Amino acid sequence: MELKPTESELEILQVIWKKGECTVRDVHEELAKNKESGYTTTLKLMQIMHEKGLVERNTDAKTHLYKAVITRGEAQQGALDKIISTVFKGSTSDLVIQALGQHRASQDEIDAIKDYLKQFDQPTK
Amino acid sequence: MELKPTESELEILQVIWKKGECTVRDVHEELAKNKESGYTTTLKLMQIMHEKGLVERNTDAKTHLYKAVITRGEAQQGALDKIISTVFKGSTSDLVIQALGQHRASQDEIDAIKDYLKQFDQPTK
DNA sequence: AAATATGTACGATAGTTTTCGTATATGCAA
DNA sequence: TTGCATATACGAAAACTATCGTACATATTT
Repeated sequence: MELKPTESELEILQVIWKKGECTVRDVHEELAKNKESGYTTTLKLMQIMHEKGLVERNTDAKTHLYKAVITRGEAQQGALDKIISTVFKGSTSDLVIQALGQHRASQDEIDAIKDYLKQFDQPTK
Repeated sequence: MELKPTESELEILQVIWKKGECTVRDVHEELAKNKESGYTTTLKLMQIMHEKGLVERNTDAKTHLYKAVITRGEAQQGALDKIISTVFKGSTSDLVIQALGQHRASQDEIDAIKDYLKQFDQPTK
């Protein structure tokens, strides 16, 4: 039951997370902005995602409505777990520092992180 | 020319990054500690990695010596770029906070990150 | 020298993912 | 009602990944 989405499935999940409940056409048109592929390809992928339990769908109407079963947070966690173990030698701080170094976080982002870190301050301070 | 390593290729790269220049046997014995698979499987994968340009090799001697073409840092960056764009909506701080929240960084790791962040402090403070 | 160990090369297979063509049903407009 | 647009279902091909068997060359040991 612990299934991680493939690359293409993640692209589809992104659209669903952003828009909420979606038809196949909704998803396909969004994807078509960035890549070339047929409508039935998207349809088939979403059907497979349904078989895998990654999405639910409402088939009351002729045009089915899909929504995500796994949350973005779960997918984020899975993606992090994987790369921390495969390329960051298990070190979370290596990942954080690399992320901050190369991705040029904005000042707002850095402030958000600093705020977050405050909770780890020693109460004795 | 922008090729990202597969899962198995990353396992092999990890060994090479750790040990430096490696023979197929070096890599295979390291992998064998954690997983079961044949020697020729590792050999084949490393040959494919050579075709892809992920590793270089010295074939002067009978036993070839392989070394990584991409650095660990480049692989880390590639992995980060990918998940930041696919599951973190492009937000580095979302990634950092999620990483710190769920992975329970140790106090040392948190201190390392705080030190790192100091460089972003306003000089006017 | 013969047997054994160790190395590369490479084809074949199985599994997974991605892609699409075609069949078929249904709503809608002329 | 006839025809077109749009929908799902599904089989099958293409591409990629991972695994291994086998062939063959070259050292090393007895």
